[in-house]
Amino acid sequence: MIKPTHFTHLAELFSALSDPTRLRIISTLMDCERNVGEIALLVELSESAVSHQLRGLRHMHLVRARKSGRQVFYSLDDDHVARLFQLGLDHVEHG
Amino acid sequence: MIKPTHFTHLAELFSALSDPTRLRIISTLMDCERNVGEIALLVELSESAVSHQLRGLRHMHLVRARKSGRQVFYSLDDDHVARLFQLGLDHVEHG
DNA sequence: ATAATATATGAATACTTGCTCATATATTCA
DNA sequence: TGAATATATGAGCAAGTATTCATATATTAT
Repeated sequence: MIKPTHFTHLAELFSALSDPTRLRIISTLMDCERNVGEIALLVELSESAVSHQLRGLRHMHLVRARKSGRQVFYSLDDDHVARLFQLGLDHVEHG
Repeated sequence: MIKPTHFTHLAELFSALSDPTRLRIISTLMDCERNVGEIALLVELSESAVSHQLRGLRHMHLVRARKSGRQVFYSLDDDHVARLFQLGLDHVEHG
């Protein structure tokens, strides 16, 4: 049986993936880690907006931060993220 | 490469899974189909609220409707749904 | 120290979302 | 036909969200 709190946490997890911007951010991290400025360039959004989103993703343990000098490099936190992304993409592509 | 529209569609898919109520609805359909009234009882919500949510889930092809007399039986549309649910649960449980 | 760079954060705002309530449609039964 | 049942839908509202702008913190270089 599924615990009541699990539904909440599961919803929060999927919420973290429920926005095109965040998905684009995640997709920039599929192969390698990147710093905030790089990500902002790639997704064509302000660094502030990206930083706000990264905060949420970090909080949900979808990405991990590594500080190096004055830059912060982000990477996917575990393989569940990439797998969820890919499984969702399968559904979208040949659904 | 991932098409720009795919990010939108993927976000819509995860949005459909981003609410505890909808996840609870989906979990009632894991093993068998159920009609709206049944689902409403199980998730302890009004039939109207459930019907509204089912509309969205149907629209996203996460559930399928089968009409029988004056009842409408819902079931999961394809196995991606259950797999996404389970993969998400894995992340939540031992993340 | 001061300036410059990289990121983070708080407040404000426009937009979205989930519910309730009232009402509409569809099907069965008398 | 008319009443009862099952579901669907539209409007409206309260709560949540994504962005922008201004500002704060942290690190490096001069």
